Amino acid sequence: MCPSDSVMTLDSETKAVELPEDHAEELRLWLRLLTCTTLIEGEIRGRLRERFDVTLPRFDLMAQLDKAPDGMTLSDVSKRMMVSNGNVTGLVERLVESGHLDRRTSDTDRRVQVIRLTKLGRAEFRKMAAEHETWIADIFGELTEKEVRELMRLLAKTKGSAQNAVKRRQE
Amino acid sequence: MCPSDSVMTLDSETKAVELPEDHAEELRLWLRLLTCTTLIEGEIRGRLRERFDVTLPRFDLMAQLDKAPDGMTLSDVSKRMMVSNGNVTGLVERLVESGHLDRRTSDTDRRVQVIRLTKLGRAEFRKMAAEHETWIADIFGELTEKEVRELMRLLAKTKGSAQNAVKRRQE
DNA sequence: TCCAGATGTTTTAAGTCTAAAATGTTTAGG
DNA sequence: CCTAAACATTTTAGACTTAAAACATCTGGA
Repeated sequence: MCPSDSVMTLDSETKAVELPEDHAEELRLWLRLLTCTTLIEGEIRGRLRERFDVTLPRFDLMAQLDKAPDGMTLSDVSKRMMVSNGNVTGLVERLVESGHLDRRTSDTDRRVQVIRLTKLGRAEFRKMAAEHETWIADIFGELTEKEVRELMRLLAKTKGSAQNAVKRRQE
Repeated sequence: MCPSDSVMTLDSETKAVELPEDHAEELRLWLRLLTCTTLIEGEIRGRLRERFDVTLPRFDLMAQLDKAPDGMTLSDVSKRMMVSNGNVTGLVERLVESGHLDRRTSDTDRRVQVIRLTKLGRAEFRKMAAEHETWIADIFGELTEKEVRELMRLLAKTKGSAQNAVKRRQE
């Protein structure tokens, strides 16, 4: 409820010592969140490899581009995927090499590279995405509709809370 | 509610065609889960590097060992961290090199390597862990106690659902 | 005892990822 | 126009990661 109420707070006049507060619950929550994601990610990674011989990062990149018919800049992709710029460079290189992506320098800004799916890339992605969606449905299959909605709400709030924490650290 | 109700099901006598069911909600849920984890992981990684010049995988490995005073085998660590065996080998190598870990071959089974924290490793980990806990509290700070509990419950159910999906695929 | 499978670890090859420095390009202010 | 700052991308060095193969050891029957 009160984000600024940290253990490190030293603003009290009466107490300058740090109070050893208990945040074990939040820690457990974080570990559980991480476990869920790792578990699901591993399962999806394995199925993508087995079924389509494609890696998860490649699939994720193609998923971003599928939503952008006019293409995206490398920076856009980097921000959306929440990975470093240098990472995208290499990923794109390999996907251009395999014929799934088309890369060109922007007409209006020679710094900018615009990438988009080729016909082949789009066709292959669509096939993978259809199956991928059924995997996800399978993985989350034991949750009721109501639970899915509630989880969505709580994760949205978690995301907001985390984003604010990031902003606070960046002053 | 019904895990076996997949798009790929072909057991109906009257319809052999695949029904294009809508699993967009589950897909959005998965993406949100992934976003939350990536966001928080990145923040923790950055703070660990800035504050202690340590990587997240190293911290995670030390966290496992801190809970096992008598040490763990590499396999145990690998299972707990949900990473490949080969990955652990390299991580341990570097942490032994830096004096944080002690590695010895088991007396009873010469295949087995038992690792544990050194005095230095334990001392450094404890310092990091204390601060780490406050970061987590900060990041999840906008959630109420009730929301934390509810999220714990829903993620536990999600984990179970995902584990069952994994088992089903492995026959 | 012997040995076929199981188990624990390491190695290998390739890919992913990051932070930081380097490079090239644009833009604004003077 | 010039140039400093901002911006987009690539490069670099190193760490992490995986799957699969290789290696080492153990175990439980025949």
